[in-house]
Amino acid sequence: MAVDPHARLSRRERQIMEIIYRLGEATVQQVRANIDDPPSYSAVRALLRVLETKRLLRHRQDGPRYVFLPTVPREAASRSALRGLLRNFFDNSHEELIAALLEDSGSGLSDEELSRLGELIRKARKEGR
Amino acid sequence: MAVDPHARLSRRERQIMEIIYRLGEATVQQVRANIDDPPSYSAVRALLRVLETKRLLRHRQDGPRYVFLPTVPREAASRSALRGLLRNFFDNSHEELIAALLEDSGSGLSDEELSRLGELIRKARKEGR
DNA sequence: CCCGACATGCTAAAAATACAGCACTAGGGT
DNA sequence: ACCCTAGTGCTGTATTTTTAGCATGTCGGG
Repeated sequence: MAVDPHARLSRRERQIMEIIYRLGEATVQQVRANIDDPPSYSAVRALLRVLETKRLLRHRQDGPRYVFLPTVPREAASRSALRGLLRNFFDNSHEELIAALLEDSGSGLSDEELSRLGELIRKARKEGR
Repeated sequence: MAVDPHARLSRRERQIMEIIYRLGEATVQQVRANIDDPPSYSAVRALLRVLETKRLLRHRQDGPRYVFLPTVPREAASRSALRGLLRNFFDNSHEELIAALLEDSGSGLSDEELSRLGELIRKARKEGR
């Protein structure tokens, strides 16, 4: 199995990747705006360049500037992050993780959302059997 | 809000913290065994010492050796990690995350587990209203 | 047409990190 | 009692990361 590419990243690199995943895509300025007590513009740019040579980011041109985006799409990356979390904190038990999420959120989930989730579970059970 | 302490960690430090959270607690040797292509024994120990001065780990003595454990209990740390994931990859939507988990697992969850989860959801709805 | 604002590429240096080696101590087995 | 194993603390150094600065290019407004 290939090693999680995220695991190899330095602190700043990781921070930047997280920002970009959060935003979907971002310009240098946007990245910089999302770091508190941010380093200089060129420092950020240097990091982005490194991430690009590592093939974690690519960029497209938008008028005069670059917009950086992940090479690995958000969904795949999230899956991978989820696996990590599961492994490190939940003994690989999906159930425990979901349970934690339901508890933690309590107020966060509307009745409506809960109802949709119930539906999902019914579906999963159906397919499973 | 205090900054996530994990965010400040170097690559190795983070790796080690993950290992220790996964195992619950660990000796130097155990940590080392969980790193592939691991650095020397003393290197690992040095990192552990740093993490201890940063108050992320503490140790207890077990016979002749130290056993390192997190100062922040696993559950609190997992919550915090979960929040991060939610924020970066799921637009803070608990629902989406749970949905992803249900899909991804498909085969992973037994009918029994699904049933327990259904129960949890019913409970959450009850409390919510 | 020229200037200013804002972008990029690159490079060198400062700062932080990661590492291995050495000196020393305690415990167990022969 | 002695040695061998397995632990710890500390320190100096190599490597990696992080950063800023400088040279350069482009676009739009006056």
